This record gives sequence, structure tokens and C-alpha cells, in this order.
Amino acid sequence: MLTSDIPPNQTIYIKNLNEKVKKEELKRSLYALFSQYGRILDIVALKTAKLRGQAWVVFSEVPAASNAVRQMQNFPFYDKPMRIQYAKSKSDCIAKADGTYDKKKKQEEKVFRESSWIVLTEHNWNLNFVKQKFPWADKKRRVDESQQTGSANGPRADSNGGPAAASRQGKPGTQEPATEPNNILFIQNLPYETNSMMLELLFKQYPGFREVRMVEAKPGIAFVEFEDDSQSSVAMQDLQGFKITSQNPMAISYAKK
DNA sequence: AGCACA
Repeated sequence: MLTSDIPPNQTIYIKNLNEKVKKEELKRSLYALFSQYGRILDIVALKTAKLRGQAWVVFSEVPAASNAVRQMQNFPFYDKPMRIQYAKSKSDCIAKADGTYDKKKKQEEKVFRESSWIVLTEHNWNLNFVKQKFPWADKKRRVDESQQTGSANGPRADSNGGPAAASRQGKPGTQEPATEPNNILFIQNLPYETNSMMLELLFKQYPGFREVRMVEAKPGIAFVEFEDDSQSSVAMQDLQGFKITSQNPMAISYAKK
């Protein structure tokens, strides 16, 4: 997501902070620095591997956040220029005040994120493993596939893991796939327990994602809609063969028109 | 680089 695409939020997200500064000191300094823009309701800073060097400052009003984003952009702070954006989501302290905070839902999301992280890790591990072992096979497969599907994208540089079909084996129950590109993808061979949230998590990382539709009457299949054919094709190539469970490589084709 | 609320 382009940073300019993030809608205004009363919380700002700051990165490129000096990681050596202790958490409490960091919060105090951020407070001192940013309270000139408005009332600060909360500051969140964690020092976990993933979150160090970042902080969230929650203002009571959006305009305060806007001014802070603009005016403190690149401000040298403990010898490093701050990089400031709007936060991508609402802070818990706001949601709690709103009454929109839902502890149960949050917990579910967290559990799910953790489990899908494992799946993703496993997925990428498989890919990298296969790529190292059989680079020729991987390349060949990709060429074959892009010809076969008539995709406009063709083989492309791997960014976050590359195509997923490395370990695709037989496709039980696969019907004759539609070969004509479509902005809607047809997913088969999903494990029974798949829900739309899981699929959304996988597919929404690709640009143009619109929605997941599952067919309650028919477990194991789903439709995933993108804005256009080329965007659906990218997702298809990348997630082809993705295993939600080790038994279930996804079989992705274009939906029939 | 990295978007959370221990």
C-alpha cells in the first residue's frame, strides 16, 4: 500500500526510531515532542523483534495527527529522521471509547493470524526448498503455466515467496479448468475447515482483491474476485498449489464466465 | 523494513 493511500487516522505510526532508546524514555520523549499538536491519548511502543523502532501516538483529534505527520516528517530524533504515517487501523484505546472494541473478535483474529503465519511459513519454506533443489523444474513449470493459462503476466521476479505450485501434486476432484482469464478465480481442493477469513487473509495481499465467496452447500471450493483479469492472474500464479493443510494444495483456475 | 494495543 502506498503510504499516501492510508486514510487519515487520529493515530500516527512512526518508524525508523532509534532502537537503542528504552521504551519508557521513548514514550516520554515522543510525548514531549508531539503534545504540541494536540492532546495525546496513548502511546504504544513495543520492543519485540518485529515492532522495535516503531511507535504509535494516539491523538484525540485527526487534525492533530495530520499536522504531526506533515510537520514532524523526517524530524531528527535520537539521530534518526522519523518516518511518520497515519496508522493503518484504529487504536484499541479509541475502539474501547467508541464501544467498537470487541475482545473476543480480536482474540480470534490473533489466533488466526498466528496459525496462518505458520501456514505461510511452511508454504515459503517449501518453495525455497524446491527452488534451491530444482531451479530448472521451477522455471520450466512457470513457463508452462503461463502459456497454458494464457496469463499476461508470465514468469516474474519473486518478491514475497514466488509461485506456490512447487509442491502441487495430483488435484483430486479437479474439474476441467476454464482457461479464459477472468477476474474471478475458482478455488478447489480446500480443506473442509477453510473459512472465508482464511482465504481473505491469503488473497488480500494481492492488489485488486475484492472479495471471497464460499459456497456453504459445497465445502472445499470458493470464488475469489479481483478488480481485473491481470490482478486475478497474479494471485493465481502466486498461490497456485498453496497448502492450507499439507493434504490440500489449492487448485486455482479462472471461474467460468 | 517492520502496523500494535502483554
